[in-house]
Amino acid sequence: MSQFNQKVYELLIKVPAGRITTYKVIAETLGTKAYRAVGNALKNNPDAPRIPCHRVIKSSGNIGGFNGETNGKEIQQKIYLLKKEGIKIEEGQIQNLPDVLFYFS
DNA sequence: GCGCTTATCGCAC
DNA sequence: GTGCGATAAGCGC
Repeated sequence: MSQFNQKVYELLIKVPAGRITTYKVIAETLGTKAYRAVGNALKNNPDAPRIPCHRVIKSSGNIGGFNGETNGKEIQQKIYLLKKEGIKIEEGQIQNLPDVLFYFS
């Protein structure tokens, strides 16, 4: 666990409700291009309820590989909640990505 | 639009 | 030291 992972968690925690972010944004915010490392940080996930991995998506606007592989129902429930927040998701694909995408300005 | 290649970080072997 | 993994961007087709 290095500062990289630590940063990823902190950034994720900063993400407000009803908002999501992408691996690209996180990596860029950290000043690196190790997008995959971000995914690793999330899969490590030392604070599951604190680290909303389901809020982290790919730059393409579609959910990552954790969707359906973790618990299916659980992740879908979270997605449903996000949809209620205003995020439009369909089959793991973000419809209004630019509207809900959160950048760590 | 799809597939292959390169870059990059952390972790396991 | 090498390879793999929740990816991304570039290049060719």
